[in-house]
Amino acid sequence: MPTPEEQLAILKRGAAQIISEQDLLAKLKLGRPLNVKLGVDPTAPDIHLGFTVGLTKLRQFQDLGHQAILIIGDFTAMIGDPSGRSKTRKQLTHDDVMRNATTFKEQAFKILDPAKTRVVFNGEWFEMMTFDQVMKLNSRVTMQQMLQREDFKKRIDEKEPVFLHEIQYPIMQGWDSVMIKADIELGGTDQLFNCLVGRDLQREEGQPQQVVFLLPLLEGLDGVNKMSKSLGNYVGLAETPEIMFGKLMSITDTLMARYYDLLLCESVPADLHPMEAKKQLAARIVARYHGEEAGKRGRDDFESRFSKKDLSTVELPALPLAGLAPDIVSIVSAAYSVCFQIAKSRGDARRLVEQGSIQLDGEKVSDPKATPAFAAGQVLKLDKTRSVRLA
RNA sequence: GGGUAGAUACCGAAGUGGCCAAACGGGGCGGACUGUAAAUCCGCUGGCUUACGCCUUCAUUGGUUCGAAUCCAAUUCUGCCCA
Repeated sequence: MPTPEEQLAILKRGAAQIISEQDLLAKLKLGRPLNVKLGVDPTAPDIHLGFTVGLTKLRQFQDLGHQAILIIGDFTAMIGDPSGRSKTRKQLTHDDVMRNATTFKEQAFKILDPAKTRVVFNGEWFEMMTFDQVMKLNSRVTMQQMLQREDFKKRIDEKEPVFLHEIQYPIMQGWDSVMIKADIELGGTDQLFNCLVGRDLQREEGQPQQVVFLLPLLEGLDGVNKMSKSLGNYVGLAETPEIMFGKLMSITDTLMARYYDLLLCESVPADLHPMEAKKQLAARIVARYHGEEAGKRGRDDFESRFSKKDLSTVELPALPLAGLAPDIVSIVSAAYSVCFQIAKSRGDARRLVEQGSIQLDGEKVSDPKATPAFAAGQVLKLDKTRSVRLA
């Protein structure tokens, strides 16, 4: 096992903020496995790479011999973390949450070592709490402390409501730390406040205070905003190897360095051409969620599609020609809706044709009036990333 | 409750009777160039149409007018000021 100093050096990589580094080192010097907490709220059934940054760090702790504790916030998810929110979250039912929790666990164990992970649901303790216990807990935090939060302050300034249940959230998250005697809590930078409440409550309970270990929020594919479903700049863990690979290849070199840091905990290999480095990154991430084989497949698919521009061997969605008008605009528009569930107006489709995006078996078709002799087996290229095979 | 300013397409924002499907910027999309990278350049960005053009759209409803995003009235919502 590496020395505490060595461990610190390994762990520090990619961290946004550690409160505090000295405390962390001191804890590492205790020479026992530390309780490392990561709380996740199963609010959505599908998760993306942004969510895996914390898990990756947790895995690192695990590999160094520490105890990973994954808290599934079945109770807290129903409230909804107000962090960084300009609006109240919609409340979920316990059933919704438990359904999501199953997927979460499944995905989490693609990164964590299941044998060395303790999974707990915070409903375990919150469900049992009586009202006077809740009041007691509440009496330890002041309104003023809660209102210091930037997101609440902003909402009050902007005359957006802040509901009382929302200010319970940090208290609950903090209480989780007490219940599991956390030595370290991992979280995104937006979790700072919540994690600090955990320290306060631990002190009140006479426990040693946890180290707060914050990770940056992963930028999305656009390289600017944080990865989020609503911005459409995400890579979903459930996406196919080909899509995942392709999405990862579209990032900039700067962003690639970030992804190496945060998703692989490594530096970009300096001796490789940036494109090769990116292909390796993509293949490894795909492999993590879909297996080694899929990583290779993603790469092969990508290379024949884009490097060799050879679509003949690539698997493509099929577009049945039967019943379609024989002009190119109709076919293109149908291809989008049938094969990709994308609504393209005829105007849009015509624009693509006129602007030279459409290719039939490698030949550009730029006349919207064209009625080529379509035949089954031909490849119709729609845009940079989408093609279909006629059937 | 009183006053006042406003509500325009994905977002920001011009337009204040016809030349408005609506400037400009951002975003998005396509092309060229590439490493499906970045940067750069060009083009597109309500619907239908080969096109002339037609249709729907500037908060909602009704009105004035040959003609309304633009004028009037009512309604809804929002900002600011006063109480």
